[in-house]
Amino acid sequence: MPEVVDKPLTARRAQTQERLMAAAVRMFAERGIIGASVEEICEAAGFTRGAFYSNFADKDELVLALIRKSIRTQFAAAEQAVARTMAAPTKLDTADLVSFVLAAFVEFGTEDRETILVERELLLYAARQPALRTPYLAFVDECDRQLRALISDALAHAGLEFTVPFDEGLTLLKATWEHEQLTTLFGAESKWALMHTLLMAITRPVA
Amino acid sequence: MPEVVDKPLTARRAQTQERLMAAAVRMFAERGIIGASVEEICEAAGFTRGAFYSNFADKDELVLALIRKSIRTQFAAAEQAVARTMAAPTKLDTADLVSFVLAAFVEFGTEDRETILVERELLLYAARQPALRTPYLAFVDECDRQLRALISDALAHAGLEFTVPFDEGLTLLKATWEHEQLTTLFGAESKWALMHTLLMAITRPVA
DNA sequence: TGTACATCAGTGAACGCGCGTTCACTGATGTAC
DNA sequence: TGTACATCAGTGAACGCGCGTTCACTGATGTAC
Repeated sequence: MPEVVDKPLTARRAQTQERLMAAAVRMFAERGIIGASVEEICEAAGFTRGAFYSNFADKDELVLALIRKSIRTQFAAAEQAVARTMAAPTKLDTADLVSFVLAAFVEFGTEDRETILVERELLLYAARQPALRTPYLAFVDECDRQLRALISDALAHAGLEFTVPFDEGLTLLKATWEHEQLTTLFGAESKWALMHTLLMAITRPVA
Repeated sequence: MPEVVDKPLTARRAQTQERLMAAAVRMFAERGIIGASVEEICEAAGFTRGAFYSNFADKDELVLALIRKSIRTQFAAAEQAVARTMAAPTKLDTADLVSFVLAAFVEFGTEDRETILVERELLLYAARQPALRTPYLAFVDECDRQLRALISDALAHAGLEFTVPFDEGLTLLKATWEHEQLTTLFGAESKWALMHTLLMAITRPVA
């Protein structure tokens, strides 16, 4: 995976890369990372293939750039979610408090079909491409760190605590959330009942 | 997706199809469903491409055959798991009972990297190919039905019950299991702590 | 501010390769007498 | 049981298409005086 290193990143090139990446996300969701051809991506972005190879050494480098961009995007989204959550008022009934924590979660994750598909594609792609494992795991770590901070804050703000070790509770929530996301891909709805049940089962008011 | 209907299924043809499907699973795990070429699959199975097109109209039909075969395989595996679970003795300590239920779960699911990858590939592929959605969902339904029976039996046998609605408890277990499977793809271990924590949190001895 | 030149960024034609698909063929398997 | 023939199943060459990648080019952007 050789890199395009020598060319300086002008504003124009940055914009071209942004458009190519945005088009790539669309095509990856539609056809898969392996299935989306460089030509399709370029056409969707309004460029010819030469523009692609002037900006990325190959498809893997574009995927890598996407992962790195996701880290930044996720970081920004999480900061907003934390801020909004901490600014919101809390109520007193336990079930409502649970809903409050869930609301924090919604802020964080996405329900958008395209994003869900691409995140799953990235996972499988990274599991197979050794060169992408490390950056992908860095992305996941960053998400986990942000989620940890968010849920920690939300629980504290709501006056709740886990009845299980914090990190395990966190992972259980995340696993349930991921499962619901996949369900969404096949048209199912009602995302919150299950998360609500789980949270009710593993939280209690702080003594 | 035209089908190869007119040719009768002799024993020889059935064997050829089996070998092609087995090779396809290997290649799908290695390169993805879209990324694995018909030529690679045939070579891995020890045939030329003509043999492939004599048995399947195209790659989609092979995927469909794989899904249908999975349903049968899963059904057989589940029956065995139920039988073994019901034949096993139970102990008295609650934590041990929980372990017993988990053991039933291990019988059911797989930890094999290749299978995990292919199942994930199938999910994404089916989410995009309308023609494969229905058979894929039938496969998932069958798995769910089997799992439901297994956990129901195991809980009863251990003298435990969920503190949450049964189907929700089941889905929480499944979601956690799936999450652990994905973790496995990146080299993580210790699959059981999380499942154990969850089960402890949502079960109690039958009154 | 205007001109002349240099560099840059994307164009689009060209190349070769590998893939999906077809099909005339041949050796293997099955059947009739 | 042996022979003659028919059908079957997989072979492998051939075709055309689309893709990844390269590269000489051109219009756009930037710079020096």
